[in-house]
Amino acid sequence: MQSQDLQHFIDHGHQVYLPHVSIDCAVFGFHENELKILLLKWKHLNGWSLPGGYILRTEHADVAAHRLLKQRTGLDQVFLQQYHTFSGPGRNKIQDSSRAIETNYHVVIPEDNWLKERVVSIGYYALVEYSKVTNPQPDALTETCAWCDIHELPTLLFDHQEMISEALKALRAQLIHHPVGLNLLPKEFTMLELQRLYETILDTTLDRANFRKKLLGLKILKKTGERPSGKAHKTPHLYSFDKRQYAKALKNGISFS
Amino acid sequence: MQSQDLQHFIDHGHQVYLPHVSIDCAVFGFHENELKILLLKWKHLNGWSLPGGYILRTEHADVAAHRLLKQRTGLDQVFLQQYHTFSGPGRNKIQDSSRAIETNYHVVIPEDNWLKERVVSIGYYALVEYSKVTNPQPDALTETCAWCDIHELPTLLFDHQEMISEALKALRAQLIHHPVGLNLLPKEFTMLELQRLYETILDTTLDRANFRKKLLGLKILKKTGERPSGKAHKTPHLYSFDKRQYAKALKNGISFS
DNA sequence: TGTTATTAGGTACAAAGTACACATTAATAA
DNA sequence: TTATTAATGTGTACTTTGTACCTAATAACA
Repeated sequence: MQSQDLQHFIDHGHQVYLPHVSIDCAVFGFHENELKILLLKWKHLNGWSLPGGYILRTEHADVAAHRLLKQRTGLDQVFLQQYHTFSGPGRNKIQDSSRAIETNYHVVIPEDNWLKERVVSIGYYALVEYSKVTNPQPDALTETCAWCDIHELPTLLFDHQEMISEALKALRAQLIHHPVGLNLLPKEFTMLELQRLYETILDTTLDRANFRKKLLGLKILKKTGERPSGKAHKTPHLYSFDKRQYAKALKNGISFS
Repeated sequence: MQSQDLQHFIDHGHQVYLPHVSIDCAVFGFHENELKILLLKWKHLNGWSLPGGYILRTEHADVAAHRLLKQRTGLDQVFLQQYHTFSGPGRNKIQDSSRAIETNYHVVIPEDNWLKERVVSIGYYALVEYSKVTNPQPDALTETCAWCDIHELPTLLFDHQEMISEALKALRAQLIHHPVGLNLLPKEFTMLELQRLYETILDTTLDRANFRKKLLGLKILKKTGERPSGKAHKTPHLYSFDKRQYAKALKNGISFS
């Protein structure tokens, strides 16, 4: 962001964006049998945060979330779910982020500026295919946008630790009624990869044979015919989601364990 | 509300309340085997709405919801759950309600007033004991506050029809992990009353014998010893929730059906 | 070519869910 | 007082689902 753009954002942003309301997104990916989350490292603040931003005055929050995600990941059609709105009066994002702006851009934000007022933040979580997000982009106030292992989170700013915990809870609850593999895995995958995804999200271990039976019983998977080579001793089958059956099953209601 | 108070609210409300954010509550009760919801009939607007209001600038949204509920129902310790935030840019509550204020109180609200701007609304649902809400109170803009049968809803203003649908969905989902009888029924109740509650919320019929077994299997009910008289042929036992066991079971996770 | 690691599939048992029958009991009627 | 009735309380047989673990098949590897 140019310095003059920033000044305009500070002075007139409240005319374009809805003040007092923001969005934060927990973007999940799955890589090497681990659940990852997309985080931003702030300039001049010692910590990381979830990607987020403001809602345009004429914009639905869902649309804003998609727009923000596109800016970070480049992706368009992302599985996105609102899960909770964080409304603590002590949310100090504003103070801290204002301070970061001032430090970075050598501007002073007036005390009565819209950026210094309290915000309520609508929390979304997103599920994306890890391999499609090769070069996540930081925003004006952050220097790095990167995947972090969910078990090795860095210091988090604001109330974003709680946001991630709640997003994980929501994801786990969702998993029961919604097979999330479609959104987190590449088009083709082995049964074991799908099982590892479930195990990672649910933070447990599952019986291989029974997992297989249950998932195939849902009738939402189909064999691709192809089999990967070079790794396992017996080459596993590759599966993909049968989108028709998947949509049909979702309507009738799916239940996993 | 006095006319001068109102003028103050219009002119200075934005200093006390957080603009652009509101709260709406779907308050559920259970009476005569029917699920009821608390609605407000507006003055000079042809329709009803959910109870709602604004958040104080220093107040958590959950606290605001409790405060607003107390004003309507008189109740203090209400089971309250945030379920969704409604953020459509076309939400016309503000325009309509401003018009209602102007019509009722013969004041004019300036175009740039905070009350005429878009709001994002945090949706809560509440579960209350019907018999404890004997005299629900309308607010300044409404003439009646009353229980309405969930199957016989009147014309609803704004996007409150959608809000109710979503609240019902959330309540149904909640019922699986959270026996809501504690919040919706009086202290003592028969097994059949509890069953009717479940049937009403889930909109289905359940086998009497199996429902009984399942609920008793949860170990969260206890017989009171007393039995009501005068109605049934064989007098049913009265049950109440064993709050200790209830809390314990909640921790370990409850699953219904 | 046999060994081994891994996947594919099967089976036997346990637990939970479902349908329905029967026993019990208090109000009601004869 | 006694039989009837309508509701509640309880049991049982059956079905479905879940769980543990075993065997067969197969591709990589020594």
